[in-house]
Amino acid sequence: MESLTARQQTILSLVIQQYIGSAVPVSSKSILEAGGLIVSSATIRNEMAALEELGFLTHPHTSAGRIPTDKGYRYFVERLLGDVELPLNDRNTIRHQFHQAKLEMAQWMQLAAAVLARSLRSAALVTSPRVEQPKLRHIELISTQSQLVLMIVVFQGGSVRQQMLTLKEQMDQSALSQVANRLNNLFVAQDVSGVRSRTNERLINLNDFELDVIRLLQDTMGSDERTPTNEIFRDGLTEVLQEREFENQVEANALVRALEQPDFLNDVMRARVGTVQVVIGGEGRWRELSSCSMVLARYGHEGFATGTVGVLGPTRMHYGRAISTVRYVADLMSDLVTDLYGD
Amino acid sequence: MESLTARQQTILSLVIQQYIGSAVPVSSKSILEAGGLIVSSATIRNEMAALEELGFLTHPHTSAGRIPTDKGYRYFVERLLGDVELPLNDRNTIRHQFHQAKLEMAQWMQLAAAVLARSLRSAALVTSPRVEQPKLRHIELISTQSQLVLMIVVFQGGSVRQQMLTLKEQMDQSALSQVANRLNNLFVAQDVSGVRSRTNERLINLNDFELDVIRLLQDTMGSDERTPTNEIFRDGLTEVLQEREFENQVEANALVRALEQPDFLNDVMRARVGTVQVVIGGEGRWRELSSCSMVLARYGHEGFATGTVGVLGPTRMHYGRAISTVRYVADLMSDLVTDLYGD
DNA sequence: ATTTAGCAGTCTATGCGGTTGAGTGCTAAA
DNA sequence: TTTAGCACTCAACCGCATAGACTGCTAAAT
Repeated sequence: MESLTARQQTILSLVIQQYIGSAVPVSSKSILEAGGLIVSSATIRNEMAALEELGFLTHPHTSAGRIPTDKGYRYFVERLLGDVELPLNDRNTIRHQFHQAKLEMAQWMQLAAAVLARSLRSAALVTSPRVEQPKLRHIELISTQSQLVLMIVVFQGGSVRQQMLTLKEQMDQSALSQVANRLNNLFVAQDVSGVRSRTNERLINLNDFELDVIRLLQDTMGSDERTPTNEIFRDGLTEVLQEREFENQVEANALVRALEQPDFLNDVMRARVGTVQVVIGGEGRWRELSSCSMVLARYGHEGFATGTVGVLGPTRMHYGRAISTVRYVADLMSDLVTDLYGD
Repeated sequence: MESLTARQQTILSLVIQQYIGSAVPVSSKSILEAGGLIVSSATIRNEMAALEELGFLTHPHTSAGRIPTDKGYRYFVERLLGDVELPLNDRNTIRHQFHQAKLEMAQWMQLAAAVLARSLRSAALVTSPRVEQPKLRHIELISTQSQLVLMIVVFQGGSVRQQMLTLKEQMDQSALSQVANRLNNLFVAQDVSGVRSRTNERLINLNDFELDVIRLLQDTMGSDERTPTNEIFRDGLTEVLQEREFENQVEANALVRALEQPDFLNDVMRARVGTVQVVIGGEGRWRELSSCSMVLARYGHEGFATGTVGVLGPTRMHYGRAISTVRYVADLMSDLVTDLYGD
């Protein structure tokens, strides 16, 4: 990336800060009045023209003020922002909300989304921690109707999946419990490959129904859809829809659609645990999100169980606050994962 | 409600149908051209004036066509619509989607929401079946970190809750399993009152930690929040935001807010299983939803486990299709509840 | 008593021209 | 290199006129 003079950096910074605050194109005069520079508005105009030439600023029309481009925001975030730490005050507020009660993971995630949404007035997304190699904790078979069995699988860490399967011939609950016991003895603390190898070792001892259950168990443990769709928590759509850029119905729809189908998150997500990723203007690749930015972080433990927290707002976002808040919430969530899943 | 002449009913019907289709105030001329009536536009104008006088139609301004009032819609739904059954074609399409795979309840609900949203181009809401008197199926205690224990509670029917609790003194996993076993023996198949009475009977035999677990168990079984917030499934916000009435940002925000905080559903919901409830224009009581209608049904088994399915759209909604589709999906969901929870 | 043709009246939507004002870009001087 | 000054541009706003879509009413026809 090109290097800018100190004065250009100052001006870019001021333009971005003012634009973030007001959503109105920034004029040379308003930069002048912001203080900080002891030059005339004409000089500032010249510098702005240079910054535009370099691609950091743009113009909605000839006689309007300047607006940052995505490139401008990126330069700002990477070079001018520095390492912002969340003020102690905010840290306390957030930690306080998290320490109010012992909850279920799902509720922790909902809370994280709510905290981010309120705190940053953006849309927040939180995905549940996805365990890389889930290990079986407990399996249970429950007879419901004559021919139907509900299989409940508890993984280490407490995530739970349930599936139905159909019986070929009637079995009563005690028979099912026996099967469940047997499978528990065989497979507890195994991951999917462990289940597979142990099944093969003892193939002869297993009857048809048990094999059915094992197959379903393997599907459940191995499927990419370990995290059901609903395990994405959202909040703050209302807040973010208030923003200027979403008065335009087309933009608003793009945003809503992005939040309804957040599959793209997997494509976007590049952050490792402990880092924060900033995606500006859909990074050119997600056209619908061209006027949005995302601040994302991964939480949990790399190679073991990780999830994503993040916020989605207009490119005109308060990046400093957002980055530090998202990082802080991600750290809190990581601690929770440690608590819940062991270390 | 006042009785209308046959011709007035025809005109009201035509106005509503046209308005539902076009979102444009309906003129006497366009009613004429719709055929069905062999009178002049002047006569239709007279009748429309009468219908306005009676409160079934209104006027955005003097020289505009007519728009149905909430009262008009209500009359239409209750008196003119008749009992619409969903065409076999649609029934098959929907059933087909539901029979594609055996899924988890959460995914069934998500699917129901998706089906409703697509089929009716409205926002769909589905709440999970809430069990009236949940009975314990299985309890499990898992040691995670030194002082933290994860309690997993499985209810009959397979719904699962998990909570963390803190140990006062160290316990290893085998000790926890023993406690869990003991509690299972005591409480399996009991509801909350059963747990309470059995606890009192044997109070002397239980140690402090066991009492802590029991207390948490009772909270979990008894709390009104049996259904965590996330157990509400939504879909189709995108679709419904396309509608004319939500071009207005204020209306759109009201809608989004209603969907983000669907607590009001409990106040609104009056339907018994097997019936369909139509709420028009927020029924005067939910001001934010004044330009929305809801079509709601309860599914499951009354007095045992019930949930809600429904759609939210503009008052200008295709009520016939909506009512029959919602009813059909509710019936399918009821069957699923029967399968999952036994009869 | 109803129905209808005809017409005046009403109100929105659209388009046009003029004005205002904020803001730029350029030039020439400091 | 900076700056004062000025011409130029363009969105936003306003007022006005016009077109056209409807209604409501009246008086005649059925």
